[in-house]
Amino acid sequence: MVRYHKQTRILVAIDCIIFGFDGTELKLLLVQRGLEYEKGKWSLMGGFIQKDEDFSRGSARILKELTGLEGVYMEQLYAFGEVNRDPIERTVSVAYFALIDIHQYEKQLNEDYHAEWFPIKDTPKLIFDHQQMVDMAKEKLRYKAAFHPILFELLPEKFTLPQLQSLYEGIFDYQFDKRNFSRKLQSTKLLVKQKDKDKESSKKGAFYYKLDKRRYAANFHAFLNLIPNPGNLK
Amino acid sequence: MVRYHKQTRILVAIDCIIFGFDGTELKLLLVQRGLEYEKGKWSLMGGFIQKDEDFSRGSARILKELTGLEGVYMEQLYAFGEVNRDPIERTVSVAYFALIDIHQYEKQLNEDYHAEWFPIKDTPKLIFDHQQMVDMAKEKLRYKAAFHPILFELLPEKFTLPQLQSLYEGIFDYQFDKRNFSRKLQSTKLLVKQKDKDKESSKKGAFYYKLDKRRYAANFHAFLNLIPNPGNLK
DNA sequence: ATAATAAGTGTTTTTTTTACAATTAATAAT
DNA sequence: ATTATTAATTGTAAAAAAAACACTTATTAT
Repeated sequence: MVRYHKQTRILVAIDCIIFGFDGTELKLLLVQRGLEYEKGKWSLMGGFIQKDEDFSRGSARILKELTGLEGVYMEQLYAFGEVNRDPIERTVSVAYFALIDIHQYEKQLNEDYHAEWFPIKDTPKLIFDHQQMVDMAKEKLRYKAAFHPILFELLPEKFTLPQLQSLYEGIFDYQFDKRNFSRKLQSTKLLVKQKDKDKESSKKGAFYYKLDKRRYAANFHAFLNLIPNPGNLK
Repeated sequence: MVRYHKQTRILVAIDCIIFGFDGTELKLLLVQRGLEYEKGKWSLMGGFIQKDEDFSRGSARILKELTGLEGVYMEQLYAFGEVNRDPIERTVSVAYFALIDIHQYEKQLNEDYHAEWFPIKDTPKLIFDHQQMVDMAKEKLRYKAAFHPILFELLPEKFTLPQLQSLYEGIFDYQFDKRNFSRKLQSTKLLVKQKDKDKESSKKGAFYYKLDKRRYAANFHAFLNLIPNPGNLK
């Protein structure tokens, strides 16, 4: 087989940033590093890409191996290429991120795995450049959320308006007006009201909604000024 | 030196997507591939990352080597990791892109290099997955242009409002209303009117403007609905 | 002097966004 | 059974932004 000559071949890693939402708070999933050097320190879920594996397969495999999570839709965040970002050996890392419904994956994420959810505002020190990765992912989540009515595939199947608002408030660390928030979402016509209610969080109960997937697919790129004064975003 | 064991090391390439604007039309810079296999075919400017080189140095070096261009600010687009994207040998490619003022770099891009500008709407067939890269870069350019008042570092030093409008019209392939476009831009207070005019394109001449860099830096993330009905974007 | 060309500019209407508070449904306590 | 409690739900008016629309102006060439 022909190959390119005299070129440097480099380790390529994938790191997964998994945000979770439990209906109230935004959290970050972390594991304790298994490899030598910094072993035991908190870290994103990471591993090396294999010979015949592309990024999406690789990221799915790594997430599965380290947390048990399957079927999580991840999106590419950024490729990190600093020469000394991994002190053991030069490694390029392609970071992937997702936002999932914590409850939906509760069972998969069992005791066998040493993965833990941390409140996004109270995370431990991370190895290498992982904090930088998390910060960038938060920024990207905000950016997307600011202009897209729904956080993509990232929502639970069924959700209430107060939950959705909490999610946005978690992401933006800001309080929104209930009436205006609701009106803007309804105006997208992407929400289908269900007949049942979530009674967990109030006596009255809040109606569930589902995403109208047909409309959403047809309207993937619909922009919406969901938060007031987006110009105030950092 | 310690290394990670039993892991696959892979070639990492950088490919550069350079859009250019000549005051009228949006163009794409291409070169004829120098390496064997598909030699002579049109291609993005690409090369392998070297041992002690990070992405930004690497992309600058590759662009310089193949086109003579220096000092171009590029931004990371996406990492492409399909297993067989390069038929010679597995290669991961990190794509970088930029939008530059064609006239400003005219001298650097001389006959020594076999780089050519193509109208964005009339580009030749490209090797590998380079067309996919270009398409994604166009999409990202649109996304940025839709919400950011000025195309970042991507503008010529001095520009006229009609030129800027042409640029946006090129990017969006859509005609805007002069009055509304002008009013929206002026409302950002980021433009400083100059005393001289560009007399190239009309008898009356159009006043030059410069970007207020102080304000821009302070306001980097300001969002602005610069195009009508952004929801109509694909 | 006049014609030709593209730049520059204002107003009205419509739509969107914002600010703001009372009512309702369900349950728990008395 | 009544009442208290809690959080969900809903409307309106004022302000701001966006969109639609066409004439005037500066300059050069004829």
